[in-house]
Amino acid sequence: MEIKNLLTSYNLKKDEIKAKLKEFERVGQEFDERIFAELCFCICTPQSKAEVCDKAISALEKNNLLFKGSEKEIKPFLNSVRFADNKTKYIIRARKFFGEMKEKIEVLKTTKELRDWFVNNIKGINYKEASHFLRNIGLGKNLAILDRHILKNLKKYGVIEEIPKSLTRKKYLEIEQKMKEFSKRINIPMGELDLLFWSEETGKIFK
DNA sequence: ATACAGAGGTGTTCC
DNA sequence: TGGAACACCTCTGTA
Repeated sequence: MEIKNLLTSYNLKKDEIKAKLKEFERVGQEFDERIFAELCFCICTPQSKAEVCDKAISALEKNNLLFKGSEKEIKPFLNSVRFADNKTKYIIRARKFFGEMKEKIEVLKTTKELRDWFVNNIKGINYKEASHFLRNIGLGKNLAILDRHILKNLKKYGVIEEIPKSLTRKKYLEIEQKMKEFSKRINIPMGELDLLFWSEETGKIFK
C-alpha cells in the first residue's frame, strides 16, 4: 500500500523533521523582531515561492525595515513575491497589532483561539497562514497547514475525497480534523506529517 | 520564441 | 449570513 511508502519515507526523514520542529520552537523564544519576521514571511507566501519569500524577509530584517520601512522602501524587496503591493501594505498594517498579538499569545489558552484572533485581525492571514505562522513559532503542534501540497496528499491517501475549490472556516476545520485522525492512525504527529507531506511534494524540508 | 501552469491564498463584493 | 465570483498581478520551469 501507499501508506507503507509514506512510513518508509517518514523513517528516512524523521530526524531532519524533528530537528526542524525544534528550530521552530526556538524561534518562539526569540526576540520580537524574529517573531514578527515570521509573521511577515507567512503574509508573503500565498501563491509565491516559500524560499523567495524567506530571502526577501531576511533581507528586510537585515536592513532593519520590517518595523520601520515605508511602503516605498519595503516593496522593492518583494519584487519577486506575488501581489507585492498588497503584501507590503499588510506588513505595514500588521505592525500596529504586534503588541496586541504578543499579548494574545500569552493570554489565549488554545492555539485555535489564537488562530481565530489572527484570522480576524491580521490582513493577509487566513486559516492556512495563521496555522503556518503559529507552527513556525512553535505553537502549531495540533494545527494543519492546508495548502495545495497537503491537500493533494490528503486526497492521495484517501483522507479526503476531493480537493475543495475554496476553504471556508467550516471546511478547513473539518479537513483539519480528518488529518488529525489520520495522523493518529499512522502514528505520525501533525506537525511532522505536514513537513513530511510538503517535502514529498517539493523535495525539501523547509518552513 | 511563445504559451502556460504552478508557486505553501486572501480580501472584497455581492446575493 | 455563508459562500460563490472576482481581483490581486510576478517570476520560473517546461513544452
